[in-house]
Formats: sequence, C-alpha cells, structure tokens
Amino acid sequence: MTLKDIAEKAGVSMMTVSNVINGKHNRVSQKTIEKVNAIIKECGYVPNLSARSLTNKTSNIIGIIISMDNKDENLLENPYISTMIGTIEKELRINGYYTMVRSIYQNTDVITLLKNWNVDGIIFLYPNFQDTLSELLPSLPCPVAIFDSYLELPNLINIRSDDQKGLYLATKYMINHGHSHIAFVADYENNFLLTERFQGYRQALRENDIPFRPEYVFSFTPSYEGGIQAGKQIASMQNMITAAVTTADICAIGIMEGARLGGYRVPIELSVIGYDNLKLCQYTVPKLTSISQNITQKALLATKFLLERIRTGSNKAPIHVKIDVEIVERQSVISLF
Amino acid sequence: MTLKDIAEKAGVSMMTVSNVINGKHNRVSQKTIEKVNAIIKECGYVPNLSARSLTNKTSNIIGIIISMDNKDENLLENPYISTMIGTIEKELRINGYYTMVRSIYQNTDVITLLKNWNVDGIIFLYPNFQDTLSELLPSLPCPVAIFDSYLELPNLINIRSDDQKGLYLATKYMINHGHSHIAFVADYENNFLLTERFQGYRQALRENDIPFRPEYVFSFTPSYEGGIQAGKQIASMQNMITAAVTTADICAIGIMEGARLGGYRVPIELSVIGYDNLKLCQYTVPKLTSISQNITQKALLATKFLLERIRTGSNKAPIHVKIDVEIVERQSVISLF
DNA sequence: CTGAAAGCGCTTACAG
DNA sequence: CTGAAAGCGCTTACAG
Repeated sequence: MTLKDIAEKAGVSMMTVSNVINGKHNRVSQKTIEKVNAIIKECGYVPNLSARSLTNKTSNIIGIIISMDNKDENLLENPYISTMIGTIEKELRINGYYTMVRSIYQNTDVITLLKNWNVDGIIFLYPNFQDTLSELLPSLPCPVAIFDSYLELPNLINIRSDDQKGLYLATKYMINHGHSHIAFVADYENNFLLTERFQGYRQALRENDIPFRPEYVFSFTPSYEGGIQAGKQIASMQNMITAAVTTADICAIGIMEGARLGGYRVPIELSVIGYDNLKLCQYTVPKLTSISQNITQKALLATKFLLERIRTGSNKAPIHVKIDVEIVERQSVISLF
Repeated sequence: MTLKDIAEKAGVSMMTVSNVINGKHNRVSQKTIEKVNAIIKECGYVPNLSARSLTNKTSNIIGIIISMDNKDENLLENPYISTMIGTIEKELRINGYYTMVRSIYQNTDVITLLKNWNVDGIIFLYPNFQDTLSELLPSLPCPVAIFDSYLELPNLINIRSDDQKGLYLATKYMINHGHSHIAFVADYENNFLLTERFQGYRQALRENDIPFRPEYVFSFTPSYEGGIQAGKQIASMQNMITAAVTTADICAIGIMEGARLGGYRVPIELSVIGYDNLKLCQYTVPKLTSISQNITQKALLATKFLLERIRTGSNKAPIHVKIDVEIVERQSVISLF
C-alpha cells in the first residue's frame, strides 16, 4: 500500500495525498481531505519513512550513543543510563521521533551512523571519549546533546547537574549532624566531574572551619568494589573517621559493606551519604541518604533542547544547563549530638 | 558523497561500486575492487541505508518493543528490561543490525512501526498484551521474538526460563535447610508465568510430604510494596512461618523490609529467597539468595534465533526454548538444623 | 567482468 | 485547489 495506491483509490494525484498526510491543508479542499483520510484509514496506510528520509534528507531518527570502554560491558545495567534512555525514548516518541540506540567503541563510528541513516540529532550517554569529542564535534552535521560534560564547545547542548553543590550538601549535612572527621571517597584526579564534586566537599569543610586532611581522601573508583576497599580502610583507622561522602550510590553501599567487614556498625559508627538517589537507596539497610540529581529532568531537558534545535535549525551557541540538586534524607546518617 | 560520486572518481559505473560494497566479488575484478575500496576509504563514503532500504524492502533495523501499562511508567528502570536491551543491542550491532527502541500502548502501534521502517524483526519485551498478541501475530510480516510467553503460536520465537523449576529449587532449598512453614508470595492467579512458578512451589512441598496450606499464599503483586505487605502479614502471624519464597528479587527485598517492620529479625526469624538474581541481591543486608535465570543468555538466544530466521527466510515452526535456572546462594536463608 | 535502465515510495519546486 | 515531472541514493534484473 503506497501513496500511489491511495491516490488512485481517491481519484486524486499522489501530491494531493502527500499534502493531506503532511497537514498542508491550505493546499487541499476540505472535501478532498476527508475523502483521502477515510481511504488512508480504511487501508491502514502508513508512509514509508525510508522513502521520506531519502527525499527530505532528514529521518526523524535520533541516535542515542552509548560509548563503551571494553567490549564486554553492558552499560544498560547501569540504572543511571537506562533510566535516561527510557525517559528520552518516551519524549522522542511523543514528539514524533524515533530512537536508535547504538553502542560505539570509537568516536568515528558516530559519523558512520549519522550518514547511514541521516540521523537528525545525537544524544551521548556516558561519554568516555570526552577528550576526543572536541575534535569530532565540528564534523557532526546535526545537533548534539551530552551530559555531565565540562567541554565548552559551540554547537553543543550540555546538561549537567550542580556537582559542586551536590557534595557541598552532603558534606554540610554531615557537619550539621556533628561530624567533623569526614572521608571523601572517589579518585577525583583527572576527572572534571568528580573534581567539581570534590570542590564541594572542600567548600563545606572550609566554610565550617574544619581542616582538610589529605588522609581522609580515599582515592578509589566510585564503584561497589572501590567502596568496599575504602570502607575497610576507614574501619582500620580506629574510629578516627565518623562519616563518609562519595560520588555514587553504589560506592556508598560498598563503603557500608566494607566498614561492616572491617567490624564497624553502620550507621552507628560510620555515617554514609550516596550520590544519584537511585531506587537502590531504599532497598539497603540502613536506607541510604543520597544526593538526587533529578535524572528524569536531565534527560527531558536534553531531549527538548535537541528537538528545538532540530526544528529551528539554529545550531550555534552552546547551551549549558546546570540542574539543581537536593539531598534526600533516609537512615544512613546518625547525629553525633 | 554518494555511490555516483564514487563511481565517477573511480571511472566505473555505480553498479560496480555497489557490487564492491556488497561483497559480490565474483562480479568485479580484483583490481577494480582495490581501486574502488581505496576511493571509498579516502572519501569516508558510507552508504545511505534509507535508499538501500527503499529498494531492498528490508532495513536491517530490529524493533525492540516495550509495551506499557500506563503512560508514566519508565520500564527501563526495571533492571531486567534494561539488561536485556543492552545485550540485544550489542548482539544486533555485531551482526550488522540497528536497534530501534520503541514503547507502545497498543499492539497495533507495532504494525505502524513495521511499515514505517520496513523493520526486519521484532523483539517484544515485557509483553503486557500477550492476550491480544495472538491476533496481531499473523499480520506481522517479519519474525518475532518474545520472552516468558506461554502462547503457542506458529511463527513465534519464545524464550523463557524454567519457571516451575525456579520455584521448585527455591522451595527445595528452604526444605533442605529445615523449613516446612514456607510462604509463597505472588498473586499468581490469571498469570501463566507466575502460576508455573507456583506449581514449582507446590511440587517441592508435595515431594517432601509437606502439606500445602492456602493461608501460606500471600496474593500480593510481586513488587517492593507488595513484598512489604506480605512481610508485615507474615510477621503478624506469630512465628508460624519461617521462610518465604517469591517471584521477584524486588519483592523479596520488600518481604524482608516488611518482616522487619513487623518486628522480625531477618534472616534469623524469616528466611527469604528472591527471583532473577539481579545485581541488587548483593547490595542488601542480608545479601539475597536468589534464582538466576541467566538474563543475558535469554536475550542472546532470542536475538540469535531472530537473526537466523531473518537470514534464512524460514518463518514457520514456532521456536520454544526453555533456559535452565539455578539457585545462587547468599545470606538470606538460615538453617533450622 | 562491466554498464545503462528502471524502479523502490516519497517530496519539492513549478505550472496551471 | 490540483497535478505531471524530476529526483533523493540505492539495487535488481537484464544485456553485453
């Protein structure tokens, strides 16, 4: 069933059918519109979007790009990533776009995908290749959105949350509950995002006249395993440290586990705050207090800005949005007062 | 940069370039192949897949369909779903296919997607519409894979795991640890999948001469909230029940929480086994013993069978694969001996 | 081994 | 308000 078939049935030209479908109603009489629509409905006609894409040089396909480090990784197991994708897909669909998900190993793969399908826009998730992205970007002919990047590039939609404030809030919360020996867990060096969060930790200490102690920084990857190591090490320090902040919920959970393995009771002897406020937080014992970065809003904003750019064709100024964060209180912090 | 451009640069016809690209090497001389490939590489030429799709009436696009109950749901927050998608995307990419993710509210939306893009195959995730799927299926012109379905339809690739065995193993494990008052938590009625699992529970009881007690069945949705309700109710029964099995990890976690809220210590007073063996299981206290259904293998098999069907064009006999399950021991079950 | 022609299903100017 | 023509970038027979 094609345009041509519909046109023949309706006794009009293909053009007229096309105009009806594309809502160019000023070019067709009301009577014809109704007749054509009836036939379309009757036949269950659906336009072939490959053909449309071929003429329009646009596809209504948005590529969600997941960059990977190693070939065996499944990044969709990461709840942060998958929640994003779910939200983006929904928003795209509502706006008449299609979602192509693609994992890549090198930046140039993106160009291939773009050319292959005339992709209208790209959303990068988990951009491991941020350093090389600055070279790639000028050659991309479509709008691009990215998250949590500190790249200052033209033509880039960048949605991140207030990372410094996030750890500031966490650390401040500990201080307000009487803690002054507060560990920071994350290997923040050489990572803009984590460094920003580290600065929030420093800021809270500074504002409250608590000296910064380098030995309270535990430079492990903010993963479950990294958290366990940090937790064990903290426990081995004989009650010096009473609280720990970190940059990922999963790491906070690891810290609690590591501290327990080291003989601590949690949260009695060690208070912990996570980051991301994943659903996970409510399933742990104690339930994890965490910094919420409103992942849904992040995904939504990126999508909206991207579609706006596609529609208007304006593609120049960088868009940088910083989303507010907040602390979600649960049970993993104890007051020392 | 199109086929035509490449052809002109190489001084051959478009056809020849096409043959080189599509590996029809018996139709082109080695010398021409090399020349054309060099130019393709030099120009960074990538074929336009919309055009190819238009002529071939095939797209190399596979649709991953996520059906939803209500409009505000984000099914990708479900780790079972998102892990599947990640695995499928990877396998498709390796085989030269593209992944289009699409959530739908009614089965007929699938047909639209199919026609829109000449989708080569469909994978249904979380098929809420199983009942209406039997009507839909005959009208789908491409191979279809689905999970956990009990539909016996021709033309359907159905991957599920041994659900009965899953709950049989869980219940047996409880029995082997000295439990005989074992609760089953899930509203299994009118749900083939859950009923199958319920049968496994019954089977284990029967084989061990433990009487089945209807009052040990807690007919709540196997969600976190449902689990909490079941846990509370179990705790209110004054130590009658010493163990609980269920059909989802998240529900098991809820049961532990509910039992605690009801004054129980877990696992001392109540042993619990989950289902799915999500990563989550290792983050709870106690770490959750669970039935593993090898989600990755499920996703992989569905993809492989689907691609095989697409390639061979054979599209008749239903494929039913039942994947084995196993129990993964952690700390949520205590021995009464 | 190579090529000219026709066609996939649509849309965009351009004419009337 | 309506339509005939050309073209998007590719592939499939068909000829040579």
